[in-house]
Amino acid sequence: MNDLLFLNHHSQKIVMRTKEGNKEKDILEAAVKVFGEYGYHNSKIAKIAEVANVATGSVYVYYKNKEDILLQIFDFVWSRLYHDAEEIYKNANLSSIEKLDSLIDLIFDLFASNTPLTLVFVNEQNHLQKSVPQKFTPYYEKFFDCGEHIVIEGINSNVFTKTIDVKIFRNYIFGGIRLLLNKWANAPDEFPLNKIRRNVKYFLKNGIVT
Amino acid sequence: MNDLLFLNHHSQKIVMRTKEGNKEKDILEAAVKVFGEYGYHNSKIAKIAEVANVATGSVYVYYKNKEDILLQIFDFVWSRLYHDAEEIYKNANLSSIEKLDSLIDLIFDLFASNTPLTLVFVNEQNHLQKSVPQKFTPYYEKFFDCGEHIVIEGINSNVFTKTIDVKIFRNYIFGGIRLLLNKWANAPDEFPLNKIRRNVKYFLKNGIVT
Amino acid sequence: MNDLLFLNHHSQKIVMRTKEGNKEKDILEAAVKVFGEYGYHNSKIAKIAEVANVATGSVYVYYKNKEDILLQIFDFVWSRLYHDAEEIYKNANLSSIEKLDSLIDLIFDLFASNTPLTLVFVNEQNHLQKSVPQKFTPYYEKFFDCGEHIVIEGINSNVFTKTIDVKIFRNYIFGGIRLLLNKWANAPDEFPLNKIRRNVKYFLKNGIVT
Amino acid sequence: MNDLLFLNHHSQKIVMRTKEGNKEKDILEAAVKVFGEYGYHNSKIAKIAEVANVATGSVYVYYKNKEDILLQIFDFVWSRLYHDAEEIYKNANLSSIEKLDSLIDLIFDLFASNTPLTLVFVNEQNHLQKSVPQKFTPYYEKFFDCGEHIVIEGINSNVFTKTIDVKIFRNYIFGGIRLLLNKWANAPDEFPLNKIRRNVKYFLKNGIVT
DNA sequence: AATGAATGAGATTTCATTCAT
DNA sequence: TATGAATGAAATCTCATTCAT
Repeated sequence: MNDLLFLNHHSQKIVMRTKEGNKEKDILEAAVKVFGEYGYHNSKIAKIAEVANVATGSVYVYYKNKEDILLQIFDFVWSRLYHDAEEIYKNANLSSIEKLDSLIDLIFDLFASNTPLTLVFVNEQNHLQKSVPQKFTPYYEKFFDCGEHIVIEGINSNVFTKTIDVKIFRNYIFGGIRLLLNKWANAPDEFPLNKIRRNVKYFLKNGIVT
Repeated sequence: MNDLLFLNHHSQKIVMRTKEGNKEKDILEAAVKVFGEYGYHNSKIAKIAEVANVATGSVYVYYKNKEDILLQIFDFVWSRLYHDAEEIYKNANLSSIEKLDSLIDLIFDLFASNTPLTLVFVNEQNHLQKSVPQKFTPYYEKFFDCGEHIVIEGINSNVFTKTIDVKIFRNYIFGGIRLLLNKWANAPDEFPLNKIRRNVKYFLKNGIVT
Repeated sequence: MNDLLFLNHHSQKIVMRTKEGNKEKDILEAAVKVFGEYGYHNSKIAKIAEVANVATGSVYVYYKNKEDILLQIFDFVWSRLYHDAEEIYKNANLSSIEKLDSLIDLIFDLFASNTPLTLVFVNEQNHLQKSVPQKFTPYYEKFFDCGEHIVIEGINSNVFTKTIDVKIFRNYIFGGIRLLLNKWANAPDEFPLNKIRRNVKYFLKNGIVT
Repeated sequence: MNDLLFLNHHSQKIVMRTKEGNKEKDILEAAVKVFGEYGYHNSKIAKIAEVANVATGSVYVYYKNKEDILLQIFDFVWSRLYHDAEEIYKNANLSSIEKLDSLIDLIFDLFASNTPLTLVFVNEQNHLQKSVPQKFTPYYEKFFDCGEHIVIEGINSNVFTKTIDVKIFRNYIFGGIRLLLNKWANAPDEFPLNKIRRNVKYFLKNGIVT
C-alpha cells in the first residue's frame, strides 16, 4: 500500500507517517501481508496484530471484525481502480484502443509493487461476495461499468467488433488477468509482469489466429 | 458427478450402484454440494455427512480429513479433463483450431450439468494449491501441457501467431473461463453457458479489434 | 435435583443413573452448583464442565449456550411447581386456606433439600426475564395463574377479603418467600426453613396486628 | 437522584451545581440509568461515560472500578433510607402502626420518581452482597435494625402479635416490596405505585383471611 | 465397516482498566 | 483533572477429529 493514500472509516485521509505511528494504517497493511501469505481463513487476528506491532485488542478499535478488514482492503483497491478508470474513460484525447490499453496498464501498475496486495486481490474476493455481498464495495461495479462503456464506445465507432457480448467479454478479460496476476505474484520470474501485460493487450485485441 | 466413473484411494473404479449404496461416492457428492453452497471453509463435516446420509465418523473411514475430500474432487475433475484432452490432442483428424475449440467444449461440457461442482472448481482450487501444493493432482499440469502442445502445434503450422507466450496464453484463457463459469453458476440466466462458450471461442481466436 | 425426574430437549425423561452416566443431567446439575455459588455472570462454562466431569465442548452438545442452560433450569423448576400447584388447585377436598398453605409448602418442599438450586432460583430469574423474556418458561405464568385462582376462589367463598388486589398479593407473597429462601440458603441455621414456613403462613393469613 | 444530596468518597457533600458541572455526580446518575436499563453485568463503562458526557477515563478518576460505582449507589440509597427511618423511629408522636406505615411510605416515596434507581435497587443488590459483602454499606443493616425496633416496640405494647419472628418478618416484607417495585418499574400502568402501597399496608397488618 | 457422542485445542471478540499526554 | 487510545487477559463457542462400541 506503499505511497498510496487511503481513507479511514471517517473518510479522513490517512497520510500521517510520523513517529507516533498510524495504527489504523499499520493494521491494514499488516492484514494485507498476513491475508496474502496465509489466505483469509487461515489468518489469525493475533498474527495481524503482531505484524502491525499492536495489541490484539487494538485491531478492534479500528475494525469491526476480521471481515471488515478485508472489506476495507477491497474498498481501497476498487476505489482506486474505479477513480483512475473514470479518468481514462473521460479522456477525450485517447482512442478506444488506447483507453483499453490504459485500463490494462492501470491494473498492472496498481499491483506491480505490492505482491501481498495482489494475492489478497486475486484470492479473497469470492469470500466477500459470497458472505457479505450487500456490504461489498460499490466501486467494483462502477469500475466494470466504466470498462464496459469504453468497449461500447469502441463498438459504436467500429473499432471493436459487434460480435461479442460486452458483459461476457469484461469477465473474460478480468478473469484472465486475475489468474495471471496470481501466477506472477507466486512466481515473478517465471511470469514477468511486463511480459504478461504485453501478451494480454495482444490477446484481447487480436486473438491468436494468424 | 452423475454417471461418471471415478477412482477410489486404491485406484479401484467406483461403479458399484447397489442397494446398500456406495458411501465413498455418496460422501464425495455430498461434499461437492456442501462445498459448492457454503465454500470450503464454511462447510462442516457434519453437514456433509448429513447430506450423504451417513454418520459423521463414516466420513473419516473413506477420507483422511476435510482437505483430502477436496483433493479427491479436484483429482476427479482434472483427471477427467486431462484424459479427454489427451484424446483430442492425439486425434489426427482435427485441425489445431478444431482441437482448441474442442478443448473449450470439453470444459463447458463437463460442468454444464453440475452447478455445485462448478462452484467448487472455480472457487476452491486456490486453497489447495496454497495449502497442500505438493499433494495437488498431477492431472492439472498434464491437462495444461496437453493444451500447450495443441497451441504449439498450431504455431508450428502457422495457424496461430508466434507473437504470444504460450504459458501466459493458457493461464489467460483458463482464468477467463473460470470467472465466466463462476458467473454462470451464480446466474445461469444472465450468463447462458452456450453464449459464453461461443464468445470465448471467438475472443481467443480473433480478439475484439475489427 | 436429586431424585427428581426432568425432561431433556426432546422431552424424553432423563432418569438413567447407570454407570455410563448421563452427561446431559450431569451438566445441568453442575450448572446449578456453579451458578448457585458464583452467580450466572461469574460462572464459567469451563468450570461447569469441570464440575460435571466432561470436556468443555460437551456442554455444547447438550445446550445451545450458557443462557440455554439457565433456561432449562428454570423450565424444570417452574414446570414442577406448576404441575404440583395444579393438582392442589383441582383437589376438591381442600379448603381455600388449605390450598394456600399447600402452595407455600410446595415451594419450600421443592427447595428444602437443594441449596444451590434455591440460590439459582432466587438470584438469576431477573436475568432471563430481562434478556430472553420470549423464551422464558410458560410454566411460570401458569403457576401464578393457578395461585391466583385459588385466592379468587377463597374471595368468592368469603374466606379471603375482597379488599386486596390479587395480582399485587401474589407478587407480594412470592417476593417475600423468595428473599426468605435466599436468607435460608445463605444461613440455614439463622433462618430455619420450617420456622420461615410457619411464619409466612401466619403473616399472609393474619398480618401482624393483634 | 434529582435534588438529593449525597456524599463523595471523602464524605464531602456533593451539592455543587455550577456550569462546569459535577462529574462525580453526573457519572453516578449516568450509571443508575445504564445499570437500570441493561443490568449491571451488561453495562459498559464506556456507555456510562457517554451518558455522563465525560471521557471513559474520567470514570476512574472518581470511582475505583465498576463495582465501586454500584457500591456508591447502594450506599446512597440505604443511607437515605436509614436516616429517614431513624427519624421515624425516634418520633414520639407516632404509634407503632403509624411508624410501620411511614416506613412503607418512605420506601415508596424514595423510588416513586426514579424508575432507573428502582431497577438498580431491586435487581443488583444480590450481586454486591455476594461479591463484596465486606464492603457493602452499613446503612443496610442499620435500616433493618431500625425497622426491627419499631416492630418490637409494637409487640411490647401489644399492638403487634408475639407470634411472629421479627427477623423473618422484616425480610418477608422487604422481599414483597422489592418484587412489587420491580413490577411497577417495568409496568407502571399495570402496577400503580399507590395501589401497591395501599395493598402492602393492608397485607402486613391484616393478612387476607376475613 | 459404521456410528455419533465426546473431545479439547484454538480463535474471535469484548471490555474493564491503564497511562501517556 | 481529564482524556480516550491502547491494552491484553479472559471467556464463549466451534468443529475437525477420535474412539469405544
